[in-house]
Amino acid sequence: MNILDDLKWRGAINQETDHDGLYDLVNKKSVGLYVGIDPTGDSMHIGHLIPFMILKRFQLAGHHPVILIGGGTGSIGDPSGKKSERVLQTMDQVHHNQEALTHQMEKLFGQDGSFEIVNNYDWLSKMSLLDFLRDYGKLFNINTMIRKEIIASRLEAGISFTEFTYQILQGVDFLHLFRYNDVQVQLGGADQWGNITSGIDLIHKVEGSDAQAYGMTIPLLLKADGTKFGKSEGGNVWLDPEKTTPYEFYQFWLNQDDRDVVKYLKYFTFLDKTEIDDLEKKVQTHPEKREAQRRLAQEVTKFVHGPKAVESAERISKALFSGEVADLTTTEIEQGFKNMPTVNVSSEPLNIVQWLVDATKIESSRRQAREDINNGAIRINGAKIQDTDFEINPSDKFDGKFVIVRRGKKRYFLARVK
RNA sequence: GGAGGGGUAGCGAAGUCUGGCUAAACGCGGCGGACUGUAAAUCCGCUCCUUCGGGUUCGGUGGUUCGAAUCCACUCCCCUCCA
Repeated sequence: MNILDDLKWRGAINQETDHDGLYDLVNKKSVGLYVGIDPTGDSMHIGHLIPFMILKRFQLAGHHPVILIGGGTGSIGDPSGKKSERVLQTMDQVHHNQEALTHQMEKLFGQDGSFEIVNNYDWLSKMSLLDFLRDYGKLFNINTMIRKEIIASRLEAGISFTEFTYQILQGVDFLHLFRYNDVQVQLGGADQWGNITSGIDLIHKVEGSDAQAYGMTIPLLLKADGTKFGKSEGGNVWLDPEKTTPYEFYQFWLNQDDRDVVKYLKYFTFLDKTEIDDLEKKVQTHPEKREAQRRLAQEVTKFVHGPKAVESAERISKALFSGEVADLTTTEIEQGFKNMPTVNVSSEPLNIVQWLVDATKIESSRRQAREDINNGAIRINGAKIQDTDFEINPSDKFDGKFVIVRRGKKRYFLARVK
């Protein structure tokens, strides 16, 4: 299937500047395409991932991706999607962030040299103010700029000249990549439409109206309940395994709503139509098996963190949800419990009630601790404890490092033995 | 400064006139359990502490009384209206 037909089937096309022109171009040759990301943080989250997944599809279809890290634009701030002025980051922050993002991109796009990573700081920082005004400012019409949705929506509340200028810088980027990196297409989220067209207009003015430059945006992704995609209970879902562990990442995908899962399979996996259609049928006939969610979790986790992470995430999931945690390795415990409540305890054996209340503060009172124990709601290292006289020995499992406490069906606590 | 209303458990809210039967109704939230698809809904139990003898609570302090969330005095805070 043609890459654009495939994207259309996936529901991944929002707007294109010239559908037929783009179609011809992509069919004719290997095309250079770019997506930009500003280093506003030191990790992508899954919302950022969307346009890069599309870029990756082009890469797999034999085209040439260029990833632009906005070291220059990131020091200015894109007004897109913001209700108010951004706080400027220090150049140190920008520098740190761009290195971290570069590293993440290399993991996603491979090391085989079939793609490039560029940084717009390299050309934007060299430009003088007078060059900027004479070479580019002259080509941008204020009236056109103000009419762009992003700007128009900010006029009421106010916008600085700095952010207002952002679209020119992004236009300059596209022109630069068009000239020196053989890039003809820019991809981005729906909010990037205005910035993308700025670049195309600039290219047409400078390189002639027959210059072959195109833009395409990807629809804003919403959940079936109308809320924003990409947040979990703990906030953003990050690609950085330090911020969101592969286990948590896997769980995020596994827990998607039946109504959303097919859409996500189309967006976030490289499974083909046959496989996805098959999974869609399974959602309808056997939703309780959640095969689609499981496949989604496996595929996306594999893409971002690798096949070993999937295996490990599944082992942790199985252990945590069955309650049979005794066989987990200490590294898996570290990962699975990263964001669960953790306390430090001594290795001294102690009565279970005292331990739960005094040593770990897991229970708020002795009365409550006894009630939970009598109800069979307390498990220590996977074993149900129903005797309030039980003596716990914190160092008798997991190399003497951890005690896993489970209260009720799914609340876990981790005690680190000191 | 004057007139009124109010401060009760995590939150909301009864109880105050007619003192004891009130560790304090009820709702929400929270926590357990059943059911289930690691979903939604529903149902059941628990929800001040305790060495289970009892102990400490109703803005604060002091009083009346055998006994006070409930009556009295003073005091702090909040709201409404008047100036």
